[in-house]
Amino acid sequence: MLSIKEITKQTGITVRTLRYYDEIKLLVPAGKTEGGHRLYGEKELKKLQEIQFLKMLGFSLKEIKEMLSDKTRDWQEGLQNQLQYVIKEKEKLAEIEKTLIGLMNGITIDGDVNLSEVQKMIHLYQGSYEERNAYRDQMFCEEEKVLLDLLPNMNSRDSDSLEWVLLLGQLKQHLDKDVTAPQVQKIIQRMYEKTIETFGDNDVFFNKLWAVRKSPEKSKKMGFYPIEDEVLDFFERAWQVFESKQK
Amino acid sequence: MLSIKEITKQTGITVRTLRYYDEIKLLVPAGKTEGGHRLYGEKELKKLQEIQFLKMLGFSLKEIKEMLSDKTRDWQEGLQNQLQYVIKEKEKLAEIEKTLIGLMNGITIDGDVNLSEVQKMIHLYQGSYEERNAYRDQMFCEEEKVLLDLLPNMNSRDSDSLEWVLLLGQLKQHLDKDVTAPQVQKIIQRMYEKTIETFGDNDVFFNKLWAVRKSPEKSKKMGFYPIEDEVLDFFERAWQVFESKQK
DNA sequence: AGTTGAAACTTACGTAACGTCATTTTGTAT
DNA sequence: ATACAAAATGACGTTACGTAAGTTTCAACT
Repeated sequence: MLSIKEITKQTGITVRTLRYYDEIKLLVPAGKTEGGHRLYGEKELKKLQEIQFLKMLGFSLKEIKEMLSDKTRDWQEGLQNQLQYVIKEKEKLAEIEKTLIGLMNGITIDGDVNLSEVQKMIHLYQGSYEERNAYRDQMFCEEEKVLLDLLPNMNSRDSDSLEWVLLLGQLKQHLDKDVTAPQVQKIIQRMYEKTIETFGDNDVFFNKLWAVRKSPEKSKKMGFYPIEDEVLDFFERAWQVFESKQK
Repeated sequence: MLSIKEITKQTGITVRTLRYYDEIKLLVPAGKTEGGHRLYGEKELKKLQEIQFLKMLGFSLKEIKEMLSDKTRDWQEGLQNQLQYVIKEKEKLAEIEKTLIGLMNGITIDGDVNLSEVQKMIHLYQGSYEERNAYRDQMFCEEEKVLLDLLPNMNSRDSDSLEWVLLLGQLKQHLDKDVTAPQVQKIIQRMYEKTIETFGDNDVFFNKLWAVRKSPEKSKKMGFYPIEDEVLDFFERAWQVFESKQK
C-alpha cells in the first residue's frame, strides 16, 4: 500500500487533487489506516495515470469518470466529439490571432488603437439583433438562400467576422488617402487572403456577395451590416488596383 | 436613457450579465429610477460594445476593466501578451488534436483502445519525477547537453511528447507482425512526419538521439524513459524499410 | 511510554463569469 | 385600483482545484 505522499512523488499530482478525486469519487483510495490516512494500491496508481492522460486530451473530470467506469462505453464517439471540439477551438483561436495581429498592425500604422471606430462598426454590424432573427428564414430568393447557406459565419457574430469588421474599420481610416497608398493596399491584401481562405481560388461567390451588399434593401434584408457607399466605393477602387498589380 | 431591456435588445447581452457587470463595477449604469431600475446612456452602450469586442479577443473581465479605465495604458503590451497566449493555446490544441487522431487510428486498426499499454508507457516515461530533477543540471557531457537543450519538450511531460508515447505504444502492439505490415508502416510514417516537424529535414539530431537511447545507462541518466531492446530493434528495422521506400 | 515534528486530516472560503431559480418590488396599462 | 409584465435582490450551482486554519495521526527518538 502506498501513502498519499508516495503517489504525489510518483505522479506529480498534488495532495489536494487526490483528496478532491476521492471526494468526487473519481479515484477512491484502496483503503485507509485506522487513523483515516488514505492508502493507494497499484491499481489506483494505474487509474490515476489514465486520468492524467485523458485530462491532457482535454476531457473534463466528469467525462473521464464516465469513460473509466463504463467499460463498455463507446470510446470512439467520445474521442470523435473531443476531436471536433478541439478543432473548433483551434479555429476560433486562429481567428482571434489574426484579429490581434490586425489590431497591432493598426496601432503601428496609425499610432492609435481607435477602438471607437472599430466598435462603431461592430455596433452596426450586430444590427438590432432581434430584427435579424425576425428576417431570417423568410423572403429570400433562391440565389440569396445559397449565399446565406454558404456564409453561415458571415452574419452570426463570431470571431471570424471580427476581422472583417476590423479590416473595414481600418479601411475607413484611410478614406482621405489615395487607394494606391501602401497602408491601404496592405489592408486590401489581408482582405484578399481572407477571401481566398473563405471562398477558395474562385471569386464568383465573393463578387455575388458584394453585388448583394451594394443593394441597400437586399443588404438589410439579409442581415448584413450596412456599409456606407463611401467605403464601398473606396474599397472597390482599391481592390481593382490590387488585382491589377497581382497580374 | 435606456432601460435594461433596451440594452439587451441592442447588444444581445443578458440581463444577468449586465447586473453582474454592475456588481463588479465594470459597467455601472448612468443612473437609476427612484425604484432602483437601472438606466443606461449612449456612453454606456458604447462601452459595453467595447467590452464585447475585447471579450471576443479572449481578455478576462478584469483585464478589460483595467484596459478601459486606464486610458494611458499601453495597449500594445496587452495585445502582445494576449497574442502570445493565443499562439501557445493553439499549439497545445494542435498537439492534442494529433494525439486524438493517433488514438482513433489505434482504435480503428486494433479495434481496441488499449489504454493500459499507453499509460504503462506514460508511467515509465514520467519516471520517478523527483529523480529526474535530481539528475538534471549535472553530469552531462557536452554533446548530451546539446541534445537536452534541443529537446526541452521531450523530457517534460507535455502534450507534444504524448504522441511519441502513444506511437511507441502502438508500435509495441505489432511486435509479432512483420516490419513491412501496413499497420506498422503507417505508424512509422506518422513518426517520420513528427521528426520532420521537430528536427526539420536533416536527421542528424534524430540519429544522435537514438544513439543515446540505445545506451541504457545514458538513457536513464538523461531522464528518458527506457525502451525495451525489442521495441528499439523492431523500430529500427521498420524505419529502414520505410526509408528505402521513400526513395 | 512520552514527546515531538512532520505529515495527513477536515472544513471552508476563493476563483471566473455568469445561469438559474425563488421571492419581492416597481412600472405601466387599463 | 388592480393586474401583469419587467426589474430588483439574494443565493446557490458550475470547474478543478489552491490556500489557509485548526486538529489529529504517524513514526521516530529519547
